[in-house]
Amino acid sequence: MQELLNVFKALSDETRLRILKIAEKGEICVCDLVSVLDMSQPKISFHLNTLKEAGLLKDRKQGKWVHYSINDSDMFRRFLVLSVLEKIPGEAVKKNLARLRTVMNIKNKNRCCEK
Amino acid sequence: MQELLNVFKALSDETRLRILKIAEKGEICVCDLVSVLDMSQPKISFHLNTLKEAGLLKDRKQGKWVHYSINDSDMFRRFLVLSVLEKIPGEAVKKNLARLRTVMNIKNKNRCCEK
DNA sequence: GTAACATATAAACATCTTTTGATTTGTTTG
DNA sequence: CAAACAAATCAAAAGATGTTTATATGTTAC
Repeated sequence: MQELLNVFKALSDETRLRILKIAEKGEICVCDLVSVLDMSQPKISFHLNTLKEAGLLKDRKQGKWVHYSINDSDMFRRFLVLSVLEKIPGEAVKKNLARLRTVMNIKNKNRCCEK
Repeated sequence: MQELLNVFKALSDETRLRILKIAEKGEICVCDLVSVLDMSQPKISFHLNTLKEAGLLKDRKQGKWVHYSINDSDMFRRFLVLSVLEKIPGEAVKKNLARLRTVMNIKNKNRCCEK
């Protein structure tokens, strides 16, 4: 039962829904998330860990960086996340997604997790 | 976004999942829930209100009693609840469901919400 | 009307979760 | 190896949620 509760707890936070919405667009590293969401790094790390513990995100370490992405190994979670993200009003995450596009386009300077 | 968050917050509590599991079997009044879950009445009322506010339960007043049941007017919530209840390990709610059967069978004495 | 009952609400308290600021760990680069 | 950086962790503070005890509200039965 606790495992199921952890999934819902993970989904009951606005910041975490934003993270999922961003991760839906593709794998993202912590430093980019900090920049896209404009929140402190420990705060982002805390929420990423919560999502990971709930089995909703998975991580991939590469050098200094850690990349997070939607964990699609479990059908129930995958489906939940899909239907949840569908339900988030576009207006609510508009700015985050715009910022994501901007950050992704800066391939040269200012860009973290890019060799 | 808040409305969506409230649905997940409502689903992130063990007592509330138990209540939903019981309500799946049919409409139930507060006094019976208190007896089935063996918890204080204000505690049950608190959780019922949380579920109602999240749009997962609806209530029906009848005389002294208030009967709660799954609110199936919204597809997203209905589907969520269905798949969630499916996921709860039977072992976890076995005793509650047994107690529910007992309580439902006592139609004569000790039974509240029965004229 | 008053007594008995079912439920809701409120205030005080306990517990859990999130945020912050400081620090640590681990990796890369020169 | 030292400096620079990314991310995680930690302890303390702040905030939110759940629980308890006592009380209020509304209904029924006498």
